[in-house]
Amino acid sequence: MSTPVRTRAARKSPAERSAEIVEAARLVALEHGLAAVTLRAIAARAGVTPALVAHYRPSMDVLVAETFAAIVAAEIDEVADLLADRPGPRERLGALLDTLLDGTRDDVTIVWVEAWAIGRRNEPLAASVREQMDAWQEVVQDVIEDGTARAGFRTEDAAAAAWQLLGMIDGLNAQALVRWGDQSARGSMIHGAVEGMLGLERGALAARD
Amino acid sequence: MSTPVRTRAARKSPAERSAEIVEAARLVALEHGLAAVTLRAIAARAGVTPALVAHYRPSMDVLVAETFAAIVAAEIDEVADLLADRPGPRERLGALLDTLLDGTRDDVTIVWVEAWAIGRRNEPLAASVREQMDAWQEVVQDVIEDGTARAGFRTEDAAAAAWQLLGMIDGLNAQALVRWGDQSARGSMIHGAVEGMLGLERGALAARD
DNA sequence: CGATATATTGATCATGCGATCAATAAGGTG
DNA sequence: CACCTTATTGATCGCATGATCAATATATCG
Repeated sequence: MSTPVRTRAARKSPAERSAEIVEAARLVALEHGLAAVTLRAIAARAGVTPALVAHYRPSMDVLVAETFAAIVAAEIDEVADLLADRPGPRERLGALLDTLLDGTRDDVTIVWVEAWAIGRRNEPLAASVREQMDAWQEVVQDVIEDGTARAGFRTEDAAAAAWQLLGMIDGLNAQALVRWGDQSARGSMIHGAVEGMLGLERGALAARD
Repeated sequence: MSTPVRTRAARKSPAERSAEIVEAARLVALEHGLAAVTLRAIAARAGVTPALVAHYRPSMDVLVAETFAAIVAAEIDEVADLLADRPGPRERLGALLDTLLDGTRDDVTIVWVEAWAIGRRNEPLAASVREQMDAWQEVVQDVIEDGTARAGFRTEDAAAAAWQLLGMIDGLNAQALVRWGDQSARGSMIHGAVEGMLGLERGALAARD
């Protein structure tokens, strides 16, 4: 019962098998973290031998980097879509904060934290991390620039403000990952902080929908 | 030249040798990160065989956890001492932010980030991380409570505010670790953010010494 | 100065990792 | 239906990790 029989995997087209491996890697990363994305774990998940995984993805470092990129890119797209619905910059910024700090994406947060750590010994992953950080920063910077133009945000450096904001969010999420107990308050004071950072009056970012 | 001759280590008292091993672990962690704290790396650093390290510290997980705790506890003491010199809560809080975000402690930041990641698979380390987070939180909360009593800080939950503040700092530092280029702006806007969070007027936390 | 307690070591084990490659078997094609 | 391309596998390598233990060498004490 504990050891499922190993039956030979059905022969599939390279494109299909390759996609299955990518998907298996994604699921392993979300369920057990980026450190668990190993040749053998992916193979087990995909119902295939480690040798086949190695055949399709000759470098594990690269596969880990791609897996990280896929997970984060999907998150960015998802949040960007959500923001598009909001009427103005204040609502978008408020929604961005509330969404990223609502505690429903801890699996992605784990991936981020592990990427920072593992990236120190996996150069392709480090490059992916930089890319995805830039992508996130662009999304946030756009909101802030829109806000300075149309909604009274005050900052002399929208790019720096975007970095600060992302740093705060990442830190709060990473912290909540480890902290037991009252997780509820994860983002309870971030609105005030960001309002202060961008020269907005208190409550300017409160949800209005 | 590349392989230093292995001469037998001089016989020392258990207390002394044990202390040397602890110190070797600390240095390895600061120089190469917590992931590099291995039996063999510590042994090489201490000029001793891996078996001896294992003899004195039967569990590597525990040694890694202790190493993390020692490094962070030293940092907390150091910063707490520095804060004690400041005249009031505003100066203390400003100094806290400036000190922790001045970019001179990246070695410790690496240890933090790796501890978050490795702690997911090393329970003693996870416990150490929680302890040290609590210790940091206590330091920050004390400053904030002092500020609400004497310096016009406004918050209904000093404990939550302390957590938020630490999360922000950790996130900004972790981010700076990975980001290339303009590291200078790491904490450029944190004063405004914290002022907003604590209901202070702009510039309240500026350095005055 | 010799005996003894014990600090230190070398050898070795089990495990998990990425990677390689000849051998095998399955599916599409003629 | 038989062939042949190639997807898949099993076996194995080299390396790194933590851990164990009998053997060895040394400092100290009587």
